[in-house]
This record gives sequence, C-alpha cells and structure tokens, in this order.
Amino acid sequence: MPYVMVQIPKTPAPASSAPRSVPTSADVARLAGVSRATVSYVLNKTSAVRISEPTRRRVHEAAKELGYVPHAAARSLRAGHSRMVLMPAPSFPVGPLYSRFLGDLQLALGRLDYTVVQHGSVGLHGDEAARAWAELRPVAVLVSGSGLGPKGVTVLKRSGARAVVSLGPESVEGAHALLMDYEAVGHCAGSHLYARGRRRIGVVVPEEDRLDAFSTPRLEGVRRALHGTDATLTELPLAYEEESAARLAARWRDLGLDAVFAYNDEYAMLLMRALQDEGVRVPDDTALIGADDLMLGRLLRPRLSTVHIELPSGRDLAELVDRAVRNPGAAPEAHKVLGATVVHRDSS
Amino acid sequence: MPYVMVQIPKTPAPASSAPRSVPTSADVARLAGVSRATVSYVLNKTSAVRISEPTRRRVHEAAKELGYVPHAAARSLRAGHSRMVLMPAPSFPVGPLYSRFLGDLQLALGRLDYTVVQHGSVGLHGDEAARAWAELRPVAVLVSGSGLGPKGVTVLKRSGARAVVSLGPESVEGAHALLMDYEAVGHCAGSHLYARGRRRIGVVVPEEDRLDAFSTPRLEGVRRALHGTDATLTELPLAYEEESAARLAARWRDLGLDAVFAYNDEYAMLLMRALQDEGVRVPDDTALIGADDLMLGRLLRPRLSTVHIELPSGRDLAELVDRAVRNPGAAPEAHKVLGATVVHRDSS
DNA sequence: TTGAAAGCGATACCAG
DNA sequence: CTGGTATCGCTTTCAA
Repeated sequence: MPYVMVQIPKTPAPASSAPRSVPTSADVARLAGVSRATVSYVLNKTSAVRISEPTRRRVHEAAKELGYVPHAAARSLRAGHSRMVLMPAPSFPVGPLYSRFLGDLQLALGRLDYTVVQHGSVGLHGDEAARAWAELRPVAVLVSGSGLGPKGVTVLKRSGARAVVSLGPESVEGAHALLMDYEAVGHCAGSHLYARGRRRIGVVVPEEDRLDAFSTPRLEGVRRALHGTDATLTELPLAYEEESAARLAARWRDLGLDAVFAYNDEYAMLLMRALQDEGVRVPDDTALIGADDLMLGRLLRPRLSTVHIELPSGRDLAELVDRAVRNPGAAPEAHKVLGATVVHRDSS
Repeated sequence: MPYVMVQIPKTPAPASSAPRSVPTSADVARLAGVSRATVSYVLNKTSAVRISEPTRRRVHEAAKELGYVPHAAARSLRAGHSRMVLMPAPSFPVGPLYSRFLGDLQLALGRLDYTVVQHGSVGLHGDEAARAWAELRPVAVLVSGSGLGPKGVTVLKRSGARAVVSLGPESVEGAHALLMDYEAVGHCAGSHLYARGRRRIGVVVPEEDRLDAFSTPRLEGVRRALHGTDATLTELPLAYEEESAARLAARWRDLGLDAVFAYNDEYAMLLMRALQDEGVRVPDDTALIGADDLMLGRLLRPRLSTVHIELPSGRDLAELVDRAVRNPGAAPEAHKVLGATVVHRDSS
C-alpha cells in the first residue's frame, strides 16, 4: 500500500432527523458480526455454500433492523447483466385493449422473474431514445410503434440487450418482430362493406397526428380491399371534436357515400351522432363500421358494427422474450399476431 | 392460447454481426489513445478541465465508432445518486384524463433532466413493492393510489429517495401528498341533484374491485352532500356489462329513484341506454349525471351532465418533485389538487 | 464455515 | 492539459 489513509471524521449529522446514509451490505455484516461475503451468501440463498443456522438468523435480523435493500445497480454492474425489460412508455392515451395487453405482459414477465420498466422518453427522437434506453443496459427491449430504426437496434444490441422486439406494422432489421398488421383491420372493414353491397365508401382519417401510425395502415387496408373493384374510396379527415363532425356531416349528402369506416369506435360514435343529427339514416342511407370493439359500440342505436382486434397474449410475448434472452444468437423471429374479425351488428 | 402466433420466415441475420462485448469507456480511451479520465472529461463536457481540441475530436470519434453508450448503473453507483423518478405502472386501464396528466408530467420532469420510469410491479403487495422500487435507488418516487403505507415510505427514504409523493385521497405519513379529493366528485354530483329538486337519489357502485379506490370516496361524497337533508341515498351495484345494466333497469320503477349519479360517464352511458330501453325517461323520470367529462357524454342524447375533474398540471407536480429533491429536509407538503365542477347539460 | 480481496464501469481527486 | 488511482455496493472465487 503506497500510503496510509487516515479516516477523516465527518461532521456529525443533525440530531434527530439524521438522514442516515443508506445501509449497505457492509453495514449488515458489521451489525451481524460477519463478513460481507457471508451476508451475500445468506441473502441470496446461495446453495453452493452452507451457512450455519445461527449465522443466517443474525444476518437476517441485522438486515431487517437496518432496513437493508440491495442496490440493483451495484448488483447488475457486478453480475454483468440485469433482468430488466424496458419498454418506452406510450406517449398518448391507450385504450383498454392495449392496457390489458400490457398488464398481462407485465404479469407474465414478472412470473419469469423479469422486471418490466416503462421508460418515459418524451421528446427524445429515434436514436436518441435508443441511446437513453441503452444506458440502462436492459436485457430486453420491447418497442411498440415505429419509434425504432435499424440503427437503434444496433445501439441496443451493442450495449448488451439480448432481445429487441418491435411490436408494430413492420419489422425492423435485426429485431424480433410482432407484426401487428394494422392493414388487416381496414381490409376487414372494407371487405365487409363491399360484401354488404356498398360501393361509395368513405374512410375517416383522424386529424390527430399521433394516430397516423394506426390510421394510415387502416386506410391502406381499405384501399387494398377495394382495389380492382368498382367501389370508390373517399378519405374523410376528422378531428375528435363535435364541431368537426358536424362540418363533415353537413356536407354528407354532397359526398354521396353509402358507407364509411370510421377508424375506430370512438370516431364512429362521434360521426354517427353527427349524421343522425343531420337526418342521415344509419345504416339505410349510410352504413357505418368502427373498430376496436369497445363496449360503447354495443350501446349505440343502431348497435355499431366493428372490427374486433385480438392482440397477442401477454404470456406468448413473454415467452418469446424469454426464449430470445436465453438464446440471443438465434435468428430474429417474426410473428403475425393481430387477429382482425368483423363483428356485424346493426349499423352496417 | 387464444390463437396461434404465425411464424414468418425471416432472412437469417448477417454473419458479420459478431456479438462483441459491450464497449466501455476504457475501450474508447484505448482507441483514442488517451486515458479513461480524459474520456470522461470530454464526454461529460466537464468545464473544470480543458482538453485540447484534437483530443476531444479523437475521443468523440472513437466513441461514435464503437457505439459507446455510458453505463447508467456504473455512473449512479459512483455518483451516489441518480436522477430517476419512479412511478408504479398503473395496473388497470387509465382514462384519457390521467394519460394526459402522465404525459405532461413526464415531459415536465424530462425538461428538468429527470428520467421517468414506470415500474411494472404486478403481483407485488404493499411493502414488497416498495422494496422492489427501492432497489433501483430512485431519487424520487410518485405513487398514485393507496399502494403505499408509512412503512413503504420509510423503506424508500432509507434507501435514498429524496422525495416520496403520494397522489391519492389521503396523505401518507412522511410523504408529500397531492390530495386528490375524490369525495369532492361525489359531493358535487349529489349537491347538484339535490339542488335540482331530486330527493330519491341512487349512486352506482361499480362491481369491478379495481375501482373501489375511486368509487368508495365518490359514494361517500354523495352521502356527505345529502347528510342532514330529506333526501335518501340508494347504492346501486353495477358491473360494466349490458346484462347487468339491463337487470338494474328492469327493477328501476320498484326502486322509485328520481336521480342517479352513475360513478362516471362510461357507467352513465351504460345505464342511460338500459333505462331508455326500459322506457324510463331521462331526465324527466330520472335525472342522470356522470363524471370525468369524457367526449362521449356530449354525444349522448340527452347530452350527459357530468362532473368535470381537473387534475394538477404536470408542470406543477414536476416542480414539487424538484423542490423536494433539492431540499429533502423540508417538511412534507400537502396540496389539495383536485378540482371538481358540475357541467350541467341535458340529462339532469 | 467464514474471510480477504479482485473487479464490474465510471468519475473526480491529485500529481505530474 | 493529461494520467494514475481510489471509490461506489455487490458478487464470487480462492484461502484459511
């Protein structure tokens, strides 16, 4: 040892509300009268070494008395890996469908002993966001939507992520993909309306930018369903406000449409109301179909036809993640996971 | 498994992507031909020391070439603190109101250079959850709802959290509190119905357990509003299903109610539909009021009266957090932050 | 059965 | 202006 370090006494902390520094395993060891190694053995139930029962008890008691909580950062630094699964937090209100999916996923991953963390990356764009996520060295990253490019995937993998999974309409180079075929939703709706004999078909396109990622594919799906037929497709921009709907309804007869796919059930309700106020009969004058199969659609009169969407089960996705983590070398899997089926009720 | 995930064949990943171990600052230093200290200085723009421009460039280039991303765990281990603000991820579908609040909050905290993380603590109860959160050594913890007791607060503070804030109906010992006075919502509704001359008042109580934390105070609020008056209060259990609503509506005339507070706008819509199907006129026979001021209420006929709820601004909460972090010694603040006002439309 | 000590990655002091 | 080095809290060999 080059020179002797002398411990400098610290200024005593204020009397009562002493913000004692956070207890470490060394503190536990001292209180229990053992070494830090022993503490680690006891607290992690290491089976390789056997610790005497009295010692175990002393360690546990010391830990409880101090309110010891292990330091995840130190642990994963030492271990060289963590069990954190990171997802970007959604930046817009999510429906009950996705909420439920998320809950299931968290539960399933929790059972597999992963810790799910949603990272509030607001205002970070593309690769910046990927870097921010990579700083946490998650073992896996699940990204929904289009917030991730191939470069982002590289950054994440370089920094140790053993699985990168994208949930969205298209797969990303190098990442596993859960292909949510949003076009299928529109395709379902378009085919349904066509099959019901409708030929002049409108498609609501929300004016809210955040929904572009969903609305564009849904529109394209309808276009694809109608391609090569004698039906026409009209895009109908609509903001999620009564006024906007009223304006659209006011020029409805001029549009001469006999059917409309309203993007989702909420926009459908908005539009249905406006159409009815305008004296347009649904479905006689105009057929109307939504999507997402929300409860509210069942409550409308006429009952709203809709496209029911089935997301992958959280358990399946959790298993995909676990598989990928255990075997990072494997080629990325791609799964089509979005089930879309028409629920025909009274509005179409 | 509800349906099968269909595997799509993917082109195998290029063989060149050898999983090199993740680059550290030492690797950057080596490549740039400088010491790790210099790398740290350059990358953190430390102003105390001045590094020659050529060196800076070499470091930056090396970092970029290696795809270097700093290791957050190592950094915060060394620094002794992080800038992570932790919130438990909500375990049930949240409405647009709360989503918006959450988004604002994340943005505001982001601007103050905090990283917001939602911890998916599913299946963890009370103090277990607090321990799990504490392992991440967040600088602040925001807990909404009643998932935190005084012991949890102690655990978190012991492990270095400089601010613990509870958002909910009641304050928790030792934590800052944003008091969401859910009773006020019910009180508003009850007073309104009473003022409109209604005396036999029903209150919908959702059968979904997860909503207890909200529904009980709303019910109590109505009770308080009616206390000491000649009005009666009837609890109306209701599940969020058409069938349940139909059953309730079927015995409506026997109940002899002239008004009902439907918990929120969604339950109100469910009930209004069922009542109308039963021939009960709203508001003539029975006045109806919801809560949350959702768009859908405006679309109902009659237009739904509701209780508009104002959450605290994300900016304000972010500032409270920042203040608390900078001055952890200060006494916990408690703010009443929930504004409830009746929006009188046509259903009451 | 327990203890001493090396090191995970990054930072900040101090010496040169 | 730059390099060596101790340190954060924890796990895990290796010795005793």
